[in-house]
Amino acid sequence: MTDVAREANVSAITVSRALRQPDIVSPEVRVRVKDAVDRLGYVPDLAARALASARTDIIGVVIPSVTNNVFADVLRGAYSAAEASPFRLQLGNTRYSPIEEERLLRVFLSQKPAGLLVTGLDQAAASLGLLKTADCPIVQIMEYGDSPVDMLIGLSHREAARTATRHLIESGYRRVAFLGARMDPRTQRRLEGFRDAARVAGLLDERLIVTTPQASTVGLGGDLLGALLAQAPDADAVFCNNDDLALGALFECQRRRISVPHEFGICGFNDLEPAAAAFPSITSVRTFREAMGRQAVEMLLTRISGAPVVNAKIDIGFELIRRESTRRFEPAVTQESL
Amino acid sequence: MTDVAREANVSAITVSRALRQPDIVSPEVRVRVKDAVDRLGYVPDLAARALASARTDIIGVVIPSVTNNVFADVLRGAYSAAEASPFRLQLGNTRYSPIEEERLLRVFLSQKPAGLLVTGLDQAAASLGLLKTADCPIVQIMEYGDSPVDMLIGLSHREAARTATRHLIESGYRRVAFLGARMDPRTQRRLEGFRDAARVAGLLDERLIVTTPQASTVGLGGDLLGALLAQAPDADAVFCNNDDLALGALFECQRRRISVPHEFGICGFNDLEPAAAAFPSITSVRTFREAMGRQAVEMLLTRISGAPVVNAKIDIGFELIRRESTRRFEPAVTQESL
DNA sequence: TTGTAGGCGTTATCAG
DNA sequence: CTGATAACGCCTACAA
Repeated sequence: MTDVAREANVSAITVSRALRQPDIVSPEVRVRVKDAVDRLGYVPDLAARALASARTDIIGVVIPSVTNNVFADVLRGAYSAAEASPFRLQLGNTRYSPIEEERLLRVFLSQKPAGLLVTGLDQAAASLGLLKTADCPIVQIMEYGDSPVDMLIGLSHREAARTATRHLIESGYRRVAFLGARMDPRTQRRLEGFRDAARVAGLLDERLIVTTPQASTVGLGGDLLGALLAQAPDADAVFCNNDDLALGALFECQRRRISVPHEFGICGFNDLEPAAAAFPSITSVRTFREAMGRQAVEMLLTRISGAPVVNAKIDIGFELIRRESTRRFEPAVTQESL
Repeated sequence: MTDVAREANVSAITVSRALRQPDIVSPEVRVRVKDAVDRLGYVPDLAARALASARTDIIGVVIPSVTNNVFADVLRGAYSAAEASPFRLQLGNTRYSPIEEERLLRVFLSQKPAGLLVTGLDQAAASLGLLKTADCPIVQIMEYGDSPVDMLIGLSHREAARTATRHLIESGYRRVAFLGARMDPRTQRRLEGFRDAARVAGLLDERLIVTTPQASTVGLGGDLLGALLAQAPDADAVFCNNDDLALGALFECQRRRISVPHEFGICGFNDLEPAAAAFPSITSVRTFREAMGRQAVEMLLTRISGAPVVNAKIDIGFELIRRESTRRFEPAVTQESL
């Protein structure tokens, strides 16, 4: 930077200012500095900047999985919001482990991040403590609930699951089952929502609930459907904890010559792209993942800039997308009509 | 750190050493320092460390997409290799834009990264220049080719596509088509491989090639199949540039009552999880994405540690996974037999 | 609008 | 094995 300053005939601090806040230096100097920077190929040292200013341009992002499409979408939104800013995202992958989450938070915090984006509301006590003492804005995403550490944007998975289950029941299915994998906090809440709706309709039967701690895959959806039909052969619909399971359940139905939706209804969760493209297309609960990621980062940026965030607790909602896989009575284009 | 030093009755530099290279301080001092660190809740300042040591613990990762499952797998491998080390990954998403790639490289380079992991061999001249002058180890991933900037791990997409296409031809299909989306460099090479194999068999017909610059989705696979059948109704098989397109093509066949594999063969690429779970299961070319990510980071770590990398140019290969969707003549369990 | 002085927390260097 | 000293490159605070 000293070299640039010499080349541009100004002091180092002026170079610094010309780079960070071009408005406050004279246009003439601004140009001279810019030229010198280009000529010398100067690149600012971010470590020095961070040390001197006691802050960084890093926003830490803590998610449980990088391969899960749901979080990939969240990331896309987060990156798109961050790209327009001078802030960079740093990813941490907890692989659904509270211990790993705590370790990651420590790593992030030791960098004095400008902000933090963390997944869910169910941090372990130690992690919660770290978050509460962190002196940067924090957004929790994915879930909507009562006591966020700081800011919050998400949805009620319980309510969403209630809506989906109710839809299956209203579509005429009577032995409505639940398939769940991983059983992370959000899955647990969806199971609660399922139970709520089934109980209200007088259709709750614990034998219709099949879960596993394994990670969701399409193949697993088929396996779980198999397990369900083994223990409850009269099941006539499933609410799947996510679209991967739903797709797997659909394939398994095809394999077993079970007609969807006439003999068997299938509802997924998240409304990933393949749900709409499948045959028959799969009913699902749409969640706004990219928007969540984007808005979460925007909330952070607003707070970082010093402005207050008007709505720091956002219920982003969900939307039931009705498709062929739950049209029990309508003459939909399905296996049946092949 | 000064506080820790006082608490432990040693000098600051000893604390520094006790933390970074515990072996070179006396066991007694090591314990005293550790206690003091715990007692005071000391957390090292990474910015200061980076400034003083002129290096960082950051490995920059440049990929074209975060939502593409292929790169999600690469990331998983990269993270798993990095987690065992003191190095952290920093992600950059080019969204398939060379300009964005160059910008990202500049950002990374200004942090003096410990290493760089970049996707592909087709960087723009400006980016290539940046990479060549970077003073850190670099691994290019995904493709195998001749002149890597530094290290390389990948596969020949052209050869993989040749193998897949040949498989379709050998399975008895005669009007074998190609569906491609995005048309990034790797897709282009797969198209070349397709042309190679079709030409050798005397079956090349440009009307059997349907491509689009749009990003791949399952739904798009159905659209492309529709476009193909409109312009070449006698097509009897497709090699799809990836499994999303293949899945979409399969659904579209079901929708149109085209029997897979008897009337129509489908082969995908990458062997993502749903390919195996689909009904009929989809033949695909397996690529070793997680291994690529993991090994790439391991190569970087080796070089960072100062050791030489014995094999700095790795062809990780591929594997054709034959499944039901290309069993033209065998009595497979398919729509047909429903 | 620009410049001066000083220090951010750590590590390299060299000495003991 | 341990310690004193001097940077690392930039920014904050204050002054002109």
